Amino acid sequence: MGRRKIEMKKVMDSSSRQVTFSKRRTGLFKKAHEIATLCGAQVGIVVFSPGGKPYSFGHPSVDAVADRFLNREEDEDDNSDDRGARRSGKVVVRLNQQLAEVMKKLEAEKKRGVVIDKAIVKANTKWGLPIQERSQSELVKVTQSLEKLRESVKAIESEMEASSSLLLLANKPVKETVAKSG
Amino acid sequence: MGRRKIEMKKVMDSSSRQVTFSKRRTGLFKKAHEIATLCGAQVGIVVFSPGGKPYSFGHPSVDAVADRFLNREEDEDDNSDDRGARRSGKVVVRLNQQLAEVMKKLEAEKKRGVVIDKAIVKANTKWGLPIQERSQSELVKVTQSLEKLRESVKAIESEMEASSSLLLLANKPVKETVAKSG
DNA sequence: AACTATTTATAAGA
DNA sequence: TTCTTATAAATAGTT
Repeated sequence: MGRRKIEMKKVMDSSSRQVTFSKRRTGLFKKAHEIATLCGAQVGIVVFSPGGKPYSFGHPSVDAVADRFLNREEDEDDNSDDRGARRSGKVVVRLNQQLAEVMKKLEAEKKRGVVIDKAIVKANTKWGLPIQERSQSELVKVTQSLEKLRESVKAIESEMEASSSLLLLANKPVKETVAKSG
Repeated sequence: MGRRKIEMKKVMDSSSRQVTFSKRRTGLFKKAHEIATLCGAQVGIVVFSPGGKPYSFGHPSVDAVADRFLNREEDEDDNSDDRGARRSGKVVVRLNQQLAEVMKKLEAEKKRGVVIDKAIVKANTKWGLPIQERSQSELVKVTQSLEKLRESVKAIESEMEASSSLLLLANKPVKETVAKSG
């Protein structure tokens, strides 16, 4: 759309390619802002310039939109224009489930440890055996570490849920809040 | 751009809002395809219609672009047009590090378990004590579970690195591969 | 979905 | 980069 029609192929001159990129990026983001405003749509755009610099536009934010997209149900009614292999967005949830299983097993192990402890104490009391090990201490450390790990996962998970929640509100008439800097 | 100029505010009639959305989404994706083709730029777009349906455009794919964006260094030279709070994309990497720590502790615990086992065997041999527990078995289960968990994390991590790698190649003259369905 | 009158976006040029 | 302007494109309202 300009002085003359151009071929739709890569602009060879690196300098004018950069100019074209700047102009069109501005236009693309303007269009994105318009569809968001006009239709109350949520939009997330990420563009890497030919030089590798990232630019983004988001309404309400790139992450909010990305999270909603990545965490959506696989069979959800979507109309993706791309067929790139899709990594599941449920990563954190899945990790959390696996972690829960591990902790369950560790709990069982800990209980069993108590039994051993008692047996050891009993042995020590009766025969003064050379078993000074406290089987609990190290296990407790492992358990605590796992609990920390789990907390991390939980925190990330709830963070993701929070941003997803924000998005669900958008279907209600919500004030326009285009997150955009000058 | 049409029969008359329109106000830049939410279209109130739900029906025409849907029409506007469809038209403009087509236009937005076309623009995205053009900047990708013309400038060799990588673009990822996700849009949720007023009805909540997800639409996406990606070059080379939404996930590739999203991964590159989310996993970029925090202090990287970016020109984000949005200021939404940004969740770190290094989630999986961090989880993996924490998991490594846990496994290290568990390894130590396992070794100590061997010592206990020996002591128990010794005790059994000498005095025939009522300690039949094999302290290793359950620990081994826990360790194996953790190893599985770690494999999952590793797999996800390498998957993410793979898509990031793909993107880094883009700075070299790469064949146009617009991931786009009809 | 199509059709146009108009408004916008933008390729060149400065 | 930023501004100007001639044109190509996008699209609002209509059929």
